[in-house]
Amino acid sequence: MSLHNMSSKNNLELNPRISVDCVIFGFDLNQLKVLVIERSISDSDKQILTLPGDLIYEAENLDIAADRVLFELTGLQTIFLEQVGAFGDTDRLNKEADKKWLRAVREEPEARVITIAYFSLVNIHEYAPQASSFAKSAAWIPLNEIDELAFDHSDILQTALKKLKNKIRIQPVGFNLLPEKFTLSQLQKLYEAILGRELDKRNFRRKMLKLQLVEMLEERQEKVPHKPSQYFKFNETNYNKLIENGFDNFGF
Amino acid sequence: MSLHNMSSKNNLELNPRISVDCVIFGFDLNQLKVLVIERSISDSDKQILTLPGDLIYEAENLDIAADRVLFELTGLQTIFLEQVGAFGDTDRLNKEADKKWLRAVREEPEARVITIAYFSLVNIHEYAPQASSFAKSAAWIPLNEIDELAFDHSDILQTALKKLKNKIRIQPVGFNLLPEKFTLSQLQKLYEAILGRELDKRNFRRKMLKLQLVEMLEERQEKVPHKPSQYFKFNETNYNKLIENGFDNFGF
DNA sequence: TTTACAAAGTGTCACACTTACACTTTGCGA
DNA sequence: TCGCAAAGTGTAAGTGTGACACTTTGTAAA
Repeated sequence: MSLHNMSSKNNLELNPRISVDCVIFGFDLNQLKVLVIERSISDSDKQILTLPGDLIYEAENLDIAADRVLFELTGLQTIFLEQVGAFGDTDRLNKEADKKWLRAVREEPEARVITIAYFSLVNIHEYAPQASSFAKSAAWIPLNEIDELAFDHSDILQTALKKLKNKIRIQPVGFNLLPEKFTLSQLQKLYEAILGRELDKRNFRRKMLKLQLVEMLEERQEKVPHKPSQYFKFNETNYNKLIENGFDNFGF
Repeated sequence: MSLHNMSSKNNLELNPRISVDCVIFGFDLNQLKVLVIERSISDSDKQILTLPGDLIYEAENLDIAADRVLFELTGLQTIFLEQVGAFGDTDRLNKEADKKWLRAVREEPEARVITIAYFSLVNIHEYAPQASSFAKSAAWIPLNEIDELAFDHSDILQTALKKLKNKIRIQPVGFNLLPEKFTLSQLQKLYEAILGRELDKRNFRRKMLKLQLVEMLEERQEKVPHKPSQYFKFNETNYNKLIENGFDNFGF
């Protein structure tokens, strides 16, 4: 917390031309969700959904700015955060509804702003809504229910999703999206949600166990109206090793 | 050509805070090279090597700006060009030698500039040096001979290289780096240069042929003091198909 | 207490791809 | 014609993938 306050207090000057936007993925054990902000210009207008983001400070590194946005919104820190890329088309803020909103909140509403997008994976149950200005109106929306976002944010979301899909084929994913103990079915559902297709249960288990990515715990589910499943946790050592090396041999 | 002139003529105002930098890879049938600019402040100072780059114009999209830099430098157009990401650390222009150079050429030498990096793959033999201001001092330097670049350009280069290494495992690469007809040994050398390790000749051939990425031509080498090799060309249809779909099954 | 339910958990076989490995062929030039 | 230097070629073992169906187990309802 202090880290974030400091980095903004040290130089209060905003850079009106550069922003960061964050695609924050969460998983509620059933579906993949994205944290979006609902912004209304006035009561009569319909709401605009945007990705959380902010202008950066003049003295602030890009990564730190993204950290700050994530923290102000979720209370989460030192979380996985990876750059998606820069989005800077000259017409990216030119939709009429978007301009209206910008005129209401920005000092230089007509300025060309280039945004650096980041994506992050958070455990939806550790998410603690913050009292920051935009956090009030934050909402987790299932990925497939998001049909329109302001500005070029749909484009950013799609690009981030593509990146996540690629990532999951090369590196383990899940540490940040699942609770500490979870069942293999839950892990499988996460993979299915990200990849957008069903996987074979037996093959999935075989692969996860062979990689030694997960470890079986003593504990098992209780009070479920069917055979209770074992809980697993990630094997942190192997997980990090696989993050380093990736787990595909890639044909060469 | 006209495209590029137009996009800059339409709005001559520079954005002094945003630049693009390009990592331009070329392959001379033996090693991977990068096109760098040699900039000297004065005769007495030692040269600084930088990646080619420029401030963007206020009315110019990022991709177009990168195209422009590439074109002004190499005369090449509609070439593979992919964003690497944004680099914007606050201290990225703070090395003393770099500041000296910036004071000599920039209107706002102290400004914080965020750069968007791109990388591109060009056929080194189609490269036609241009008469543009910085093209005079451009040079192809073998990747492993580059030890220091100005600003954060070493960082950018390493990131671009990592991206290229990942790319080559998922998509075919070479169309832009090799002449129209080439031998399989040359293609293999390219892969080895990018991956930074040796590959088995038989396995490499088998894979390339099975993917139907290349087609054998009638023609073969002449006047080489050893068994002449067949020439091959890329099968454009399959090449593009593989660009679309990638060629790894990734375990799921 | 028995039964129905719902999800967990488990094994095998065919196939494809990867890896490791060494000798023969060919054309040129000395 | 002999030597050289790089091209070109096949196989066998091992490993991962993909497809596929039945049994187990605890709870809850009858």
